[in-house]
Amino acid sequence: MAESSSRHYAYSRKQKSLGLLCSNFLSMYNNDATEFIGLDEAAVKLGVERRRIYDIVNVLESVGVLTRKAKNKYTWKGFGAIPKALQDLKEEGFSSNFKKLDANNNAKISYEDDDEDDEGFSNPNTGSQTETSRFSSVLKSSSSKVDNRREKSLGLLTQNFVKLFLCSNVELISLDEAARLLLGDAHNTSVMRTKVRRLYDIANVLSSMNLIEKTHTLDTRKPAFRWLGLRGKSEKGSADAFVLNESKRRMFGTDVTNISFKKTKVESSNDQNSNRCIKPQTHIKVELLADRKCLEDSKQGSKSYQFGPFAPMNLTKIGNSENGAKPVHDWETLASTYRPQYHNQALKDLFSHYMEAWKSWYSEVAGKNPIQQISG
DNA sequence: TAGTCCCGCCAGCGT
DNA sequence: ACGCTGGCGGGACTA
Repeated sequence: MAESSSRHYAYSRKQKSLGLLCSNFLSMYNNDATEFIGLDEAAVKLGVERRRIYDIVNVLESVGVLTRKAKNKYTWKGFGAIPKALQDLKEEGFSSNFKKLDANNNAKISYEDDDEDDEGFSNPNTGSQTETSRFSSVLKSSSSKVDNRREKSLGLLTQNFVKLFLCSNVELISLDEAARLLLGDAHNTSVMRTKVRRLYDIANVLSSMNLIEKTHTLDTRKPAFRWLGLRGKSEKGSADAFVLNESKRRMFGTDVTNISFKKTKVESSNDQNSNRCIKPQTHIKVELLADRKCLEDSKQGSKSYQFGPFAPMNLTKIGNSENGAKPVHDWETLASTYRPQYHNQALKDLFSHYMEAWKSWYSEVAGKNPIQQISG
């Protein structure tokens, strides 16, 4: 990292990567003392051009970590602002019918009111209610020059990329898939290439925040990204996410859907957390709840993030901890929120698997019928 | 005019 | 080789 010696090393791309730069940026500012961030100052401290700081800051801003206050000046919000920003993005995505991600078949995103498989693609950019975002107000039918430029901004692209995960439950997505989705019909190779190029930048920043992780698709081994969301945001980094994935794999094997599960290697010695032997079902639960939960707790910071009753063992539970295995009380919401989002059979199947697994586990452990219990 | 950042060339890197 | 990544900086655009 900080190679303090002035010795002249061979040029290394890795040492100058945006992801690394972002990590450094975050470790520099992610503390309680930070209130404002000056771009120039950041650039100097990190030893890079200001242009590169823009790249980072635009992505961070789009997920709420900071806000532009004045030129050259940003207000630090911290990771605690992420849940709210994601919540807004998710709502925004749903309310504007940002939907229909079908990573198996020909994926498309549509804003139409009807829910058929038309290829009609309108602008992926949506209005935002978020105050945290400067990327708001690019309306569907925007055509002004300003909007045109904003439409292509890194921040907006980031938000739309994130929505791909938040609004669809697709677990893995490659960048060119994402680009295709975000571009709709309008992809000639050049536009695609440019879009993918931007997505690389975004993915690097989001990765260094542990919001996503790079992995590969099972079938093609094509590079792809997985949404970790706030699961990866515990103090222990992404170990929790690993546990979740591993649990799912053990539970369902790798064939449940061809777009989901990574063959997780059982872990390296320095990751004892993820080696813990935990009832897999426990984590299935977390998986299902995590997104909803973290979004519901919009005001919570990452540190005070509340998992549901089935929090991973290596997470300290905050709040309502009285009796561990309380049933999820929002079953109906959960079901109705998730179910309609599945636009292909694989995802529907996956949903059923989850539900069945959970129900049987629950009735085994608690001796109750979860459905009755919950809706009662 | 300074600040911002889109764009895409082209080279490092992994296979 | 070759395709995937992504550093880099020109220049367009904005405030």
